[in-house]
Amino acid sequence: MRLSRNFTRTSKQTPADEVARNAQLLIRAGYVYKTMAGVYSYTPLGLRVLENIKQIVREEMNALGSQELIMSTLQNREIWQETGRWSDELVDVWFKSKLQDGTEVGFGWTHEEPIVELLRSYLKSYKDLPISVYQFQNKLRNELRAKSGIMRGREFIMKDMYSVHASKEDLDNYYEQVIEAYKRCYDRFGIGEDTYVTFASGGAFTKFSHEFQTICEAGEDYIYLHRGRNIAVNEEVLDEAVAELGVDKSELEKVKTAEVGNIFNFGTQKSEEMNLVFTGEDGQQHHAYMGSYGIGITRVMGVIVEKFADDKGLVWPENIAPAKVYLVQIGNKSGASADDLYQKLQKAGIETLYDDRNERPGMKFADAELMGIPYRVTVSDRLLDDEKWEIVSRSNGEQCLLTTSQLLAKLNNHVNRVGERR
RNA sequence: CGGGGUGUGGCGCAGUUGGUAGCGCGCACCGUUCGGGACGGUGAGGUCGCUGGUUCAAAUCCAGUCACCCCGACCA
Repeated sequence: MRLSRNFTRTSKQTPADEVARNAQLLIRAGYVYKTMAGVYSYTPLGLRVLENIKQIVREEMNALGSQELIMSTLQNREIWQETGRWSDELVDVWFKSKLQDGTEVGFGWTHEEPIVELLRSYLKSYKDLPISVYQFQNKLRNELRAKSGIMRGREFIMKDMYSVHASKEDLDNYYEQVIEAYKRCYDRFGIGEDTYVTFASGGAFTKFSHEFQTICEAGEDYIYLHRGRNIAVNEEVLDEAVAELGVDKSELEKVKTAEVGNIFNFGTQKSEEMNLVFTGEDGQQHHAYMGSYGIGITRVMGVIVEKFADDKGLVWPENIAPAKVYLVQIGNKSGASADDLYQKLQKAGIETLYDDRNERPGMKFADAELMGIPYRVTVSDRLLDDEKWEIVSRSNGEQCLLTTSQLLAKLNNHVNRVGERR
């Protein structure tokens, strides 16, 4: 994309109504626009990041044999009454409204009940199982207080997946596969090193649910880590988990984290509440086993900002950056060379933000850094003689001069790595 | 929801004991600049969150209301 055509703009000034670093930087760099407290819109730049995160998740969920669908935001009251969770006392984040004829509807804060309702209309036989479906959906939650920028809003994007199985063994097995798939997601996001599978509350069928917690100062959780045994426990279930796992509390290290995923093994609890049954080999009706698996897409984006940003601005890991290259053109003679390089980068499939604006170098460099694009490539008059362009890494500052073909080769390597499975 | 704070051009802010609004950034145009957010000149842009009240006169005082932020509580 040519930046001269980009309608968002960067700002030197930090928005006064944001304290969260992720929101400050994303707004300054033009990735998000604040609609109201806890509600953000994503501009083309921000959307690219979201789509990159989603694509990684999509690939990993598809590899698990899960099928993508998308459910409605408006939800039916009756379905929720089956489990008692229409109640505002039980669920305090409901947004509700009424149709013109007075019918009450809810706005989806999760889709557990609706998905069971959907699946039970199709599920008949053990031969239909297992089933796994997922979606990327905007969740609406009427939080009393929004905070932490895009990390905890009233409207956010979540990947939620649901699996249904004929037996406990099959569910347990799948559950383990999901854990591995989630780890691959976080690896590919660039936060795998600091993300831990954590025992947490919220278990229904099982004693604990599992959270994926990423070490992050801006997080809201504390977990206790046993690095040697690779065990992590959320503070909220510390005592129970320590007892269960036979760990010595004194060996645990307390770390501040942000939750980036949460998975639940429901067993047959959900299907009993909502009568999700199938005919088994024995000809009898059986309750299905269910699991549910979430990744907060927008929160992951926020966590990545918090973890990698520096005093100059955003720093995106290559896999999720809105572009691989920020191409800076400087001087009044090198325009044609920069145009040419831009064309070649595009032909090579290397996403590039081309700063073709008539601005001074300092501003272009500052914007390249603020926007956090992994590689800044500079084409300037002083480089014309040798036809070698400067490439600088945003994350570590390494720089060198390369010819066009060397540049394409180097960047292509990186591009190829993106889709690679670990 | 309890406590605290803030609303003034697009953004960040100032505005004294009430007298009819200003600065920086940004924006437009001209000129000089051009490898780290340039400089000079000219110009556009605000019913001071909203409603009501006090007053000859309200950004300023009073009441109500809305929005935003922070701390706490809450958080499948």
